[in-house]
Amino acid sequence: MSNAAPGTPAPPPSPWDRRRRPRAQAAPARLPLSRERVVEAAFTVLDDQGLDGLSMRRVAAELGVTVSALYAHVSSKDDLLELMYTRLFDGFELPEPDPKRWREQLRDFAHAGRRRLLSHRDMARISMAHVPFTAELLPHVEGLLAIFRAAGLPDHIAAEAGDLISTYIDGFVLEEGMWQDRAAREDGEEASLARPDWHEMADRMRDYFASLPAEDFPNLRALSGLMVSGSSDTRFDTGLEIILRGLASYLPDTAPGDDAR
Amino acid sequence: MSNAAPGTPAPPPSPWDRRRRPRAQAAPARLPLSRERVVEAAFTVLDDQGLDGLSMRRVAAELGVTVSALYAHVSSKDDLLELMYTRLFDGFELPEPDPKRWREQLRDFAHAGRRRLLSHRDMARISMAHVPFTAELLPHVEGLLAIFRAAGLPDHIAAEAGDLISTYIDGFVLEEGMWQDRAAREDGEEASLARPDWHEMADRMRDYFASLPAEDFPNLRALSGLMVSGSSDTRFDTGLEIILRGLASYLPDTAPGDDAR
DNA sequence: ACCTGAACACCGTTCAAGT
DNA sequence: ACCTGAACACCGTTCAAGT
Repeated sequence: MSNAAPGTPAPPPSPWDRRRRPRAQAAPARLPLSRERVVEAAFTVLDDQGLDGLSMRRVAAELGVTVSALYAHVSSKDDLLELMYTRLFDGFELPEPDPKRWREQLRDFAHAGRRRLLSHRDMARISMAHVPFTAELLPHVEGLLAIFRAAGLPDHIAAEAGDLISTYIDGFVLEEGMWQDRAAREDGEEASLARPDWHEMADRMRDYFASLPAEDFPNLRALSGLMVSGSSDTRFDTGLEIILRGLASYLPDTAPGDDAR
Repeated sequence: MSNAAPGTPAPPPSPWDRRRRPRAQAAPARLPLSRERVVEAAFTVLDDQGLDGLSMRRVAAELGVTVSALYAHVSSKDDLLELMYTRLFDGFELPEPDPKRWREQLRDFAHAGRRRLLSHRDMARISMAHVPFTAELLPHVEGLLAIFRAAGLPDHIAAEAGDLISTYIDGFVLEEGMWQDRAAREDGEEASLARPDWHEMADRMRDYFASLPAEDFPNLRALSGLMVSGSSDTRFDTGLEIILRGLASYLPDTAPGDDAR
């Protein structure tokens, strides 16, 4: 379907497809393959085609090389995906715990995490598929635990909180992506060289809820505006705040004026 | 690999493989295909082989039928997966909202949801891949919203809370499954006809954490016992309670003695 | 009406062979 | 040392043909 004749560029199918780089002249110096270059090419394919379109053969094509050549540098497709996952969080640093600012530090963490996940298409799906205890990611877990414990949370809460927040971030971004995909799919390939158009979709969704029978879905109808409109940034913050308040409730001093937001 | 000669049954590879029913005599009355029977067979294959092993061809084989025959009853593999997803929650009812018992009602909801997800292998992965606004699932969303609003939560919180809890449930069960898979994979196919052995894995995990350098991972080491041991039931409840307390913090009356648990 | 057989356009992975 | 070519054992989906 996307296998048009060479030299027939298709319109960009996704917001990640920032000007499809020309296939042929992509490898100018014929520099040798490497783990790093394979991962790089995989990200390019991911952004172009999405996770379902990410195949070893396409990565090889992106590099102007045979499929089997890849297996000298990555041991399997799963290995490649794990490489991408850990590379996504390269240089992701957690701050020294500051007990007075633990909420703010967690908000920063969540925002930075979401930003990274949003930086490549379907990245949340890849992230969800990996338990975060690979060696490279352990410092992040450690950093989160440090913040929780410095804040004064009981150990059994601290032990659970990292997973809770990380799952929230992954899950939220995953859903964001699903909405975009669904919008893109419904538009067909027709006139939609416009990116998924993040606003028109919210309207369609609201219309959908509004069309439901009032006697069966009174609450869904009443909240349709809130559930779908509002920037997803503020929706993300709302959910995050619920979690942070829940954590705060386990603090010895239930600081009264500390109402957040 | 699992294509042994007919009549050479392999040892059960998963806890779901409760006594692999014999292939040949499976279709006694030669009753005609139907949407329902296709979904049924798909669940069998899922439990045997996991989501990665769930192919249209295997579903067809399970039914003693050609692949192409399936397409008269389901329009695609995605269609089949969505059918499985909605069927999983068949008969899932939400109670009439009782403002005094909203926490308990949500705990029941979460437990019932987790139980359903655990009833078939990799079901959380399938659930995660579906945004819960398919027509069949809308009553659940409505029922959740009803509970939140009856409890007195502000609308913008109620609108977010359903997603938050559902994502938590999916994410938690997803991770449970990943630990089991990892344990099963590390055991190789060797002597492990014993099911993943949910306890030995916790030990291995704790050993892993304990082996980390103490100066770099003091908190991870200190909490290793809590992060991995303890039944996953109580870990599930802990995370859930954090969310419920967060929600409760938005109630007008911050009921003082209402400390839950 | 319901299913089969064969084909098409893909997959991930392996491995002997080339340079 | 690094890559190619060909093969193997799979995929999802379509469609003419059989009964």
